[in-house]
Amino acid sequence: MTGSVLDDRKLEVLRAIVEDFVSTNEPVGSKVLAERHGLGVSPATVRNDMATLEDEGYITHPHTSAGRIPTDKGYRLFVDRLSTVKPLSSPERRAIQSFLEGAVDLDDVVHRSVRLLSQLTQQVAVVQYPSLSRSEVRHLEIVHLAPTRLMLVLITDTGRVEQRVLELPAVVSDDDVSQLRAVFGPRLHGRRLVDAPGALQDLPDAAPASLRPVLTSVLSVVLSTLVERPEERIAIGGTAHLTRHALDFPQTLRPVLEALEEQVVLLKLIGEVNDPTTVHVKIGEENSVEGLRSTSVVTVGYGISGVSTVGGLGVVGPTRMDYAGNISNVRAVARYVGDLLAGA
Amino acid sequence: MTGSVLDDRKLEVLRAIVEDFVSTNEPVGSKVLAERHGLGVSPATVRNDMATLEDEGYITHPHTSAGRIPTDKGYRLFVDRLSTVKPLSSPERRAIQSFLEGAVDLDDVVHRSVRLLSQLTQQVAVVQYPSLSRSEVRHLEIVHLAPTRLMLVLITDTGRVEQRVLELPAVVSDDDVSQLRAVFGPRLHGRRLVDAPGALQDLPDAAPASLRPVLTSVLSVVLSTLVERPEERIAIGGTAHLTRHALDFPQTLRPVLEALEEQVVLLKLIGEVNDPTTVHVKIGEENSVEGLRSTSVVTVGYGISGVSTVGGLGVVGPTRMDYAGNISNVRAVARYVGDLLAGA
DNA sequence: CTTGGCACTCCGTTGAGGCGAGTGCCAGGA
DNA sequence: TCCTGGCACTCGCCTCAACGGAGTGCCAAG
Repeated sequence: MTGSVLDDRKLEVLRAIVEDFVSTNEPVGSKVLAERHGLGVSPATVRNDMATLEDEGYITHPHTSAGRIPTDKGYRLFVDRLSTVKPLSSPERRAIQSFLEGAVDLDDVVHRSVRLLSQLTQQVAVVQYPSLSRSEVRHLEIVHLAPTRLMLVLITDTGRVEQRVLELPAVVSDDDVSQLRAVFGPRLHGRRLVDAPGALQDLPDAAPASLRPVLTSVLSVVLSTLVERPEERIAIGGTAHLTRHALDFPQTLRPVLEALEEQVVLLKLIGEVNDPTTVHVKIGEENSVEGLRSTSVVTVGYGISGVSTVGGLGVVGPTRMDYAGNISNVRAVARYVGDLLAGA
Repeated sequence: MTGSVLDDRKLEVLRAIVEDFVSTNEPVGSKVLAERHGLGVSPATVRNDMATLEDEGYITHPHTSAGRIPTDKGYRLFVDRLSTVKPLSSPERRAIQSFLEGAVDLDDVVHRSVRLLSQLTQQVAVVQYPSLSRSEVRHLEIVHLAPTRLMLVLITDTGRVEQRVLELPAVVSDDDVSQLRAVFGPRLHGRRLVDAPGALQDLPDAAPASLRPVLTSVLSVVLSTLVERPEERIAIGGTAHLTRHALDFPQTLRPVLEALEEQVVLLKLIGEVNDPTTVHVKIGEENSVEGLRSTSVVTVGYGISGVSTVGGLGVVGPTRMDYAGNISNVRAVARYVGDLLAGA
């Protein structure tokens, strides 16, 4: 249907409108459009096309005598069919590489990524830590802090380190703790946390009776706080960039900032990503989060060598954003982060 | 000198100006001042006092025919001599307690504190993680990840867990690693990290020759990345509150947001705190950080039962803030956090 | 289907005028 | 010496009207 109404030139007009508006932040009129974009037709013709585009809901105008601006639907069409992949410039590549390679631990990787991404895109950047449950266990250390107190330290192949302190019902000896280590270690090592329940199922039966109470305590902590309710973490940065686009936000950026402060919201944002190879773009009203209805969100999953997704990252900015550029940058950073974690 | 010029009533006028301006955000004139604050004198008298206060630099007016607003110097005097301690309301006390008591680990404590503080004060809240170097070592775990790769996991009494992966020049056995543990453990346990160099000084000599290469590697990592360059971490929240006070900021809140994104800046802010019992207030131009010249910063150190300071926390807001309230809240939260960490 | 022409709409700016809040100063009174 | 009422003055803010300009929609001709 749209195919019949929107011929090639009309699409070209839409593209020109989007590109112009993104770069100038001013409603674009028929005259400059016809002149600057080599469409080879007169302003009047462009006006006719614009009328059609407006009828179809791809563009609108703020007031009668202003130029046109894209609607969310217009941006959507642009992103899906009109924007061409923008290869990264070599300075950008180098920036990514040199920025990330100095990282010393996971926190560092994440924070550097956030910073990098927000600098490259000039937008707010969001990076999820590798999901605990989808990571593989590299080591589970059990530390004997006090007679009745243990600390579990879980280390994953993605570099996450998670600790839990637990109070025991009775005193345990160092020997008991050693045995615990011997029991848990081999069963968890190399397993993904989501698969842990199965691997640990037979534990209470297999262990000596004396160990059973403490083992049960530890087991329940592992299962309840690490497997069932794994702590998802997220880092965010570049919120100052929002003020640069202050004009793009209806009234204030308050709701946007508020939304961005909610871990839950951010996780939702990023969690909707499944496929590590595809970049997802949510435009304006498409966003399920109330406060972000005036923004667009570009996200992608990242994973070890592109096989499995362990986390996600992306940027948040005004709908009037450089989609092509942001998509490229987000994808590139995700790939580097994945590689980095794989090598760690 | 100021004592001679500023008699009690003038101080009272200043206090009234500050309180009125803080609550209404409008320059306050002599008329409403005389009426609403029970000064017992006429507007004309108040005007004379205001003229003096202005000569002395405590207040100013935006334009000729506007009311007066306090200057940084005026706020300073207010904070130092005029504001009365505002005891927390019992709902506030309860809020603090219930908000913090559910915390399960250090990250949780810090994040909850940030959130709590920003909600209580309606300002941007900043909370420093307990400083690594000023915490006591509770445990140093050495994990044998691979033949030539170790992970050090340092656990402090304040709940911080720091890990470092290190690559060894040669293969080590599990036995070697056990020995390492036995060597490091007792020397570090209960010591503050700043005192570590002394405690570890004799290590290379005391250890068996076979262990020496790996021991040196581990030692250098401990000393260089944990003791000399300890990672300071900081959490921040409530930036959305800045938009509420948008009018208070000269042009945009850009520079403020930018400053707040700089870890270094925040650390500087909070690091200037020494005394865990005194709340520090930096007003406007007093701030050494460029971008925060239009804000006031209220900080305090927190520590285990008030003895030693292990970190700091505070709020950042417009100079036009409720100093008394913020000071109370900051102090209260710091005390609770300190207690919480002591009990952990 | 495209194009030039043309009337029309409506936003944003600009400048004048009036209003009002607040001041500074002064002269009189306690 | 300090306080007070009175009064002229300043100056920012609001409103309103006029203007210019950008851009549109429509129409008739090519």
